[in-house]
Amino acid sequence: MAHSFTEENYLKHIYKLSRKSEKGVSTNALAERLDTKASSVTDMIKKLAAKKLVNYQKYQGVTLTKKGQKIAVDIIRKHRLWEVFLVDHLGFGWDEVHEVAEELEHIQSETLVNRLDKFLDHPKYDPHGGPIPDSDGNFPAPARVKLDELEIGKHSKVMGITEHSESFLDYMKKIGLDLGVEFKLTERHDFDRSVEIELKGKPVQLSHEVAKNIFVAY
Amino acid sequence: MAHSFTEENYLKHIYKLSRKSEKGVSTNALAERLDTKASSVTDMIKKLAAKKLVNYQKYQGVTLTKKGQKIAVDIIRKHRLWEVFLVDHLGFGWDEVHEVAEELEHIQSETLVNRLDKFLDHPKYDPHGGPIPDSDGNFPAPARVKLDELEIGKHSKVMGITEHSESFLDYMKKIGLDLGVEFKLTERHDFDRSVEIELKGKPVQLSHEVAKNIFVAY
DNA sequence: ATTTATTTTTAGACTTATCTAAATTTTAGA
DNA sequence: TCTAAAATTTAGATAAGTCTAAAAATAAAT
Repeated sequence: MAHSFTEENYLKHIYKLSRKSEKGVSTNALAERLDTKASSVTDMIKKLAAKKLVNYQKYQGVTLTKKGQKIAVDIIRKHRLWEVFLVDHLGFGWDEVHEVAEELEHIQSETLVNRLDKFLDHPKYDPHGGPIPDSDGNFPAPARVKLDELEIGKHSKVMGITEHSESFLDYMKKIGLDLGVEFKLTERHDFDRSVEIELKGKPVQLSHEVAKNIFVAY
Repeated sequence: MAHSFTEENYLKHIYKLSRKSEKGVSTNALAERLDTKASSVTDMIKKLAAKKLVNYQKYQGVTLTKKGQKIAVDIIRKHRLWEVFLVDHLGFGWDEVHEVAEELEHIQSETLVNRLDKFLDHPKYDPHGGPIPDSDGNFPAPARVKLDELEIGKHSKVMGITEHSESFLDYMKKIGLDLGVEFKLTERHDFDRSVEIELKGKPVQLSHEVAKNIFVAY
């Protein structure tokens, strides 16, 4: 009934990658994400397929089955609830909780998750703005939009990011784009889709690459 | 620098067993405690010895080195802090937290433990009455005594147990010896060292085997 | 003190998850 | 379409932790 730490990680990342690409997740994409080799991925995928957690046909990539999806969403739920706990109750910064949550998300106890959820007062978003699914696996509708889709002139607020690399978090911190920070979208340049925002009175230039990874209140 | 889940469990149980026996811990005792085979224990002990975490000579049992002891105490600290969290903040019963804490104790983050400790307001005892070491590994002096050592006629209070098996916990629950319950020691029978206590007005017989596993306030 | 029983260790094998290198399939290019 | 490049899979090997069965050492018992 219980799955290994490794299996759970594969399922979680297959889930996240299939959100982005619509198609089956490729072996190489998974290998890169999991920082492992393509051959290892093939092996594990076969194992997961044997357990009916993924759909798999040679050379065609993988998708999650209902069962696999349930597990993946459950892991994400746990990850995000723990992040809320770490930030709201233990005083961690929103940019320093990811690693610890990567460990906590694998703790096996449905009772624990549900009591944690209750203790936290059923939060809908994690400290990065990521939506937290309920115990049935349903995500809350996000009242948010990506910064590159916001209308010119709008006042808004940073609600989350979709890129969690160290370097991106550092960059965000450096330019002062902390979670919850308010700003105004002043300009959009069509030629490179970069945008300009007014942050604490000062103009800041953001490339489209950056803007599309930032969720803002709508 | 980090040690595996399995290594940590071995170290923890070597620590606990050596508290009881004074001598080096035997291979068989460890095997029984860890629910594994003696041959597996020998293998792992060699591995731990190679890492200088235990002192080991063939056929002579194991003891922890300073390094090994530090790790073991750290695990115990984490285990007990998490138990306090589960009981005091998530509403778990003191008899249903052990298993989950067995998982949580292996989460790797010094920052996390110390912030948890602070959040819990630096508790000295866990919900079973077990003393919680501080971050330097020092245990608080327990103001407690085993029930089989208490004087006749004394009023006291259940503060903890040293046996955590399912069956023992069930037995405790059944006879109403919950944590914090008050009672009076009425008699001790020298022939079998059993004791009689007065619990909520009723007399209850306890074998020495049971009495010696119960910590009471002194 | 010598045999018997118990404990502990060794030897060899198995499982999980990984790797490298080679083989195969798919995709893309000319 | 045929070939080259890229992606994927297979084959064989490795490391961690475990097991069974057999050998060796210690402890117990007559």
